[in-house]
Amino acid sequence: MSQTAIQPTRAQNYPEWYQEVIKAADMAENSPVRGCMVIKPWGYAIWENMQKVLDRKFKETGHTNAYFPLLIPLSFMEQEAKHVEGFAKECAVVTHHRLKAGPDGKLIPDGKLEEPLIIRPTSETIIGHMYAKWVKSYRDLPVLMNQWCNVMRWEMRTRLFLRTAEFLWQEGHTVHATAKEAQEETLQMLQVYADFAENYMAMPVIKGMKTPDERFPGAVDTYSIEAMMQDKKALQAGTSHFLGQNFAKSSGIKFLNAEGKEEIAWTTSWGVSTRLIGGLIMSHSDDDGLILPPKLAPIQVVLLPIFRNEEEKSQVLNFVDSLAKDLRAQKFDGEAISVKVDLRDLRGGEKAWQYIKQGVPLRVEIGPRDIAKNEVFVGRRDKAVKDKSSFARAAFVENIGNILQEIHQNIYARAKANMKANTKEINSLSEFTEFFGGSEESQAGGFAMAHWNEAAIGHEILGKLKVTPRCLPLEGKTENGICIFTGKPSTKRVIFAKSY
RNA sequence: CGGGGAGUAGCGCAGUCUGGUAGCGCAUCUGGUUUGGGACCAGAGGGUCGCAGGUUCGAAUCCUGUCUCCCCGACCA
Repeated sequence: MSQTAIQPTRAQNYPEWYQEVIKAADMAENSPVRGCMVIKPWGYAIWENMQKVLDRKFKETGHTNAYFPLLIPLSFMEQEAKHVEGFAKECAVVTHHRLKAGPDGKLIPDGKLEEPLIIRPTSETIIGHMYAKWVKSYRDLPVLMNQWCNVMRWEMRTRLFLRTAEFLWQEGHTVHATAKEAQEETLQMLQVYADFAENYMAMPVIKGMKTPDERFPGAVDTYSIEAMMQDKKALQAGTSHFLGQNFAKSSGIKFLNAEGKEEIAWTTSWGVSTRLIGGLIMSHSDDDGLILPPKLAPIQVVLLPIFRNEEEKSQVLNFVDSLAKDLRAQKFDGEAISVKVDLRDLRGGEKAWQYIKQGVPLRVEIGPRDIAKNEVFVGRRDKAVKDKSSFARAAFVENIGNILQEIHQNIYARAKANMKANTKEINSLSEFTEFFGGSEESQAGGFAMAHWNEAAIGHEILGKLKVTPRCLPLEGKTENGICIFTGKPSTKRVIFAKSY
């Protein structure tokens, strides 16, 4: 078949292509509940791999896991004014605790709650409440906790992985004695996210500080990692917030310092979610489906035995079994190689295409011909479907880690090249408008790096073009310039983009 | 929440205008022939037509309500 496995292609209809990739890879699908997805085993296995790596990194940086309730008293949300403003519109509310049969036999809510509960959209308030009890002395600090959980935000428009009403994430919440220490924590975790994105997801990111209008509700500073998808739109892939004393004040997190004086603590919070999977899909995948970075692939190598009769079958299976064993004894990124042997009674082409669509990094076809030469026939997911090559068995086993690493570097380089090619310094408003496709016609454009002054917040051209400031890159150089929107002085360029 | 579109077998759709008791392709299962890039032939199974009311002798089809999904806006840690 000369057609691509995914229809439509990226060029034809990017959003639809995205949905089809997920469907073809059997990662997730919509559920009967509005905006809530079912994450299927292949998608969930990717999430588990992400969790494993991130969890290790959190622990290496001194954090421990805990768990706080799904439901939060409504009054808790009222404590921080900006927080209320930011989340009130998207809260699911629990008002009853019982069901009873109505006259028509249908169940109706009964037992109205004294105080309604909300389903957590994020847990600052309830964690803050507990921290206030736990923190009494400077000796109790810092508090460094994380929780893996689900949260719910009643979004208007949802898309699998990128924006769902319920999503899985981790939220780190820390308390510190000084602003400096809290700021360092905020930046440390941003760096953890950036490392994860680049070294595990093979997704290049830009670390930066959010402009005030894009800050987390209630934060003093919000930092994010921003990635460019293949359609040149930006994806906010992780955030880390310096909350100052805002939440500590509203939750009453206070401590006695070494001099016996009461001080208000400094807090941070940081999170990444299943949105990362959306980012992973849109960073690497092609018109034949998902392409997984080797370090996160649930299966790194699939062995596809080929045989025609019983005699060949036992010969091939013997070879395949011992090859699988040898491969599993090899390590990549400190872990045993994940190998699957597909013995299903299906045609070879059909099997191969399934793994292509699921993004498995390496497919190894093994038939009598290969065995005769003591070779394996290997297809790499980062290369064209038909671009396959033979390896001597021993050389393949020995080099498996290198090959996987090469795939990682290859897809990283591709994504990086895409970002580089579509990032441009912009120095005037007309140039900016043109970059983003002029007036009506929507065009992703890419990352526009332009001088910007806070006074430009809410500028009409941004709304019209559907472009938002993504961040002030931390690594961006300081230079004197003029805000292209207001003509006021600026010292740094902001990245602007259309975003998910 | 506003505008538009759609819900009929696991998936994709026809049938709805003009009411008469449900069909096609793919997938599935069985048998056979096949097998190094998405096989072919023959047969079989599978649907209270999103849900709830109403009109009618009779509703997938007409009317009302409701839920969900998609697109465009608004909104979007």
